[in-house]
Amino acid sequence: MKNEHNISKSVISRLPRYYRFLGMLLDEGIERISSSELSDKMGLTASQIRQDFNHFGGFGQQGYGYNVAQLRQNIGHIIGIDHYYKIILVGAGNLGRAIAQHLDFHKKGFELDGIFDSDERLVGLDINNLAVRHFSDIDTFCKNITPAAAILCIPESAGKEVTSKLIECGINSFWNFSHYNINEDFPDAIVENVHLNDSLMTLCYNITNSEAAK
Amino acid sequence: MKNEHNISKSVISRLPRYYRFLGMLLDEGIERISSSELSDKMGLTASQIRQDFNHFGGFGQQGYGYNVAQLRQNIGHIIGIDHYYKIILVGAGNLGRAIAQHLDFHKKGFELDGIFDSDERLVGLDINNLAVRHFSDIDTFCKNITPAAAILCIPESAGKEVTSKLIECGINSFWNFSHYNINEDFPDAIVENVHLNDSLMTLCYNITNSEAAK
DNA sequence: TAGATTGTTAATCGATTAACAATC
DNA sequence: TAGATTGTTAATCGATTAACAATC
Repeated sequence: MKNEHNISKSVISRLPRYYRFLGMLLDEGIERISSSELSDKMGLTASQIRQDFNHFGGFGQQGYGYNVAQLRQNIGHIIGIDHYYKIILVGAGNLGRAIAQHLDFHKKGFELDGIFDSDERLVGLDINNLAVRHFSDIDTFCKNITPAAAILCIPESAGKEVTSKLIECGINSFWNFSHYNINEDFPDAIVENVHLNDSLMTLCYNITNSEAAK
Repeated sequence: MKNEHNISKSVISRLPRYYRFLGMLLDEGIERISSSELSDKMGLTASQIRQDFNHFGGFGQQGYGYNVAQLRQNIGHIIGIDHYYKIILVGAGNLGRAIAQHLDFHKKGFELDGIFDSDERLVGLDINNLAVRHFSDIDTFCKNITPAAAILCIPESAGKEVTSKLIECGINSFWNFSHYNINEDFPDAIVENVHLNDSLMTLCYNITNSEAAK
């Protein structure tokens, strides 16, 4: 397998989807698939699929196609699904709690190890068998555990202070649900943003625009 | 203002961000801004900003720049922020409840009018002053209210049945948190997907890849 | 009027699609 | 060997960036 870097964001963003579809095919007992069959199912072009996979080296065989199980494993390995990176949640409000409860971290390459909040009233609360800790305990916690990543479900106003503290503790990767722009202050941090507000407004645009088109 | 259609997805996805930044500038009491000042703040190029705005017609003035309040209002209007589309939530699990409580729908162009679930035990539960209704009441409800959109916080397996029912009730726009591919079955539906699982796996890829680069 | 900055056209860059030779 | 389908190169398409004339 090639160990290429500089893979474009567009390609990377398709990897989880490939992984998911291949899992479904596997569940259906399908052993092999061609790029054109897969393209039909996923709504992509066969060309794009072959291009995407070849960024990481050849996973297929001419005249045969791709072995579903093998391909899925390869993509999983590229993503790093088997690392189970230690991750903590910072901000145990509505959204934070739901994220902790709703997602199957173990299947997505992570292990949720701690939940923090700065609201005394939430400290001790049990979420998925993890007791909420006060954010002031973060130093002590990180000396023992050293998480790789943090989920930020905090208000934008707390963004800089909290992130700065976490980076100090050795955490460099962030799943960011706030509007705080991490990379502006910390250009080296690895950041995946989820901007729900923007997403909702995009839906609004599309409704407005489709009505205007009538 | 031009009433252009066929605006590219890339441009549309930047509109909420423009709107947000302009709101911040307004709060800071800034009256006018040039494309190059705005590009500095937002991490875009001045060229892109001018191109983006000009898809919708000229909002600026040569030699002056853009009036912040005016520009913000124009973009808000393009998005349709002032429509307050009626929206319902389907699926009152952890994630659904958090979405209902966490977001300020009114500021994003919507009004949350109903919450539905098919789990009897959740019926009657109060979330943000809305009592959860059983999904079997959806017909009756929609005859009175006619929502424009639905938030889907349901398992993928329920996707087709639920969506089909909602479309039957006249709902054509979806904020979709499930992995169910709405447009495959209903190509005309307006869909905004939020795939948290894929987002988390993308973070995983970026961590794995940055480590490999060391 | 001179300076600033837009609106818009042209150039560049990157991603997607098409084509086909290599090969299982 | 013949058929199928990949891996890969070339063509196309679209989005971003640069340049500059228009104009406030």
